[in-house]
Amino acid sequence: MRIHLGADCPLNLEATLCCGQAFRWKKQAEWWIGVTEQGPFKIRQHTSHLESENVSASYVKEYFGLKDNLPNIYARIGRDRVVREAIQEFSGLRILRQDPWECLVSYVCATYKSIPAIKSMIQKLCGKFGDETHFEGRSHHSFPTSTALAEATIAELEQCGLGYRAKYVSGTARIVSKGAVDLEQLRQVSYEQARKELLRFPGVGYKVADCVSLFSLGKLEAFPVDVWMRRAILRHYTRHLPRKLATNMKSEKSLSNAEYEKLSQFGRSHFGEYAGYAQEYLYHHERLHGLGLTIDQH
DNA sequence: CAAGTGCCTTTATC
DNA sequence: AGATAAAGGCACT
Repeated sequence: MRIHLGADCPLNLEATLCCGQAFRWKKQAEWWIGVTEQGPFKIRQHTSHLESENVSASYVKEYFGLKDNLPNIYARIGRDRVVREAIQEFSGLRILRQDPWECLVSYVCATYKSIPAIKSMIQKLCGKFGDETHFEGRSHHSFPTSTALAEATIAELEQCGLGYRAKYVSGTARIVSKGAVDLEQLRQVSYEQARKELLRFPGVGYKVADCVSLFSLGKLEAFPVDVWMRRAILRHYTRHLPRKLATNMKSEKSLSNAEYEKLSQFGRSHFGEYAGYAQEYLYHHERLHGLGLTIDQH
């Protein structure tokens, strides 16, 4: 399957898959191999087109956010020198449209964990509770269903390295498997409404709700603030913040909900309806140039 | 190589 | 409301 990428439709597949929105992609030679709700497939990028196998073109366009008009988005978020520099560095990076259920569980697991550790947890969860499929002679696992995780014991979940997150994943799985919340339906409602619904799940606070809103529900105004974004804001945007908030951020304490909301709202008001894109570019920019310099080696 | 630090935070408890 | 502590364990230095 070939998909043409014109000059008006840039894509950086490597950047999009490699650092931190989705945790299950692996590179083998030039191919990226992944398993989504569509099953296992592989994809690679040539200069001006995508080549994929075992997946439909329409799904690829949807999953990789190819319908997002990046040139327009860049024009809208390119409000200052810092974002414009980040856009230059990671040009073609796109926000994925992941399966909301997988995204929700992944980010519940992700709280207070490093990216390599998150990948390890998710891999174990899939190996233990996902369905086995075969693709090109290799074994793969689907992401576990909500029922599979609802039926798992806390001890089994802990064995996947979830620690105290095991009970949150279990609780969240029970709510979804009961049908009490329809995650797909959240794609149809506003960002505020979706976030409010997500906050009802155990283990989901503002940060996780924003990540799920952005990386799976297509709420492009969501502006998740993690430790890296906090550092990026502190480094480049303190003059846009109230004096008191800026001072508080310099301490190493974690953000209160009120502080989180102020930073996230700053993002939305400064960058507008595509603030989530600005967030992703700034996040990667900060990881690359920040002092903490720990780049993920998958 | 051991020990220390940090991690795409949330919840419980004051 | 707002501050504070506690919560796996893994990956990296």
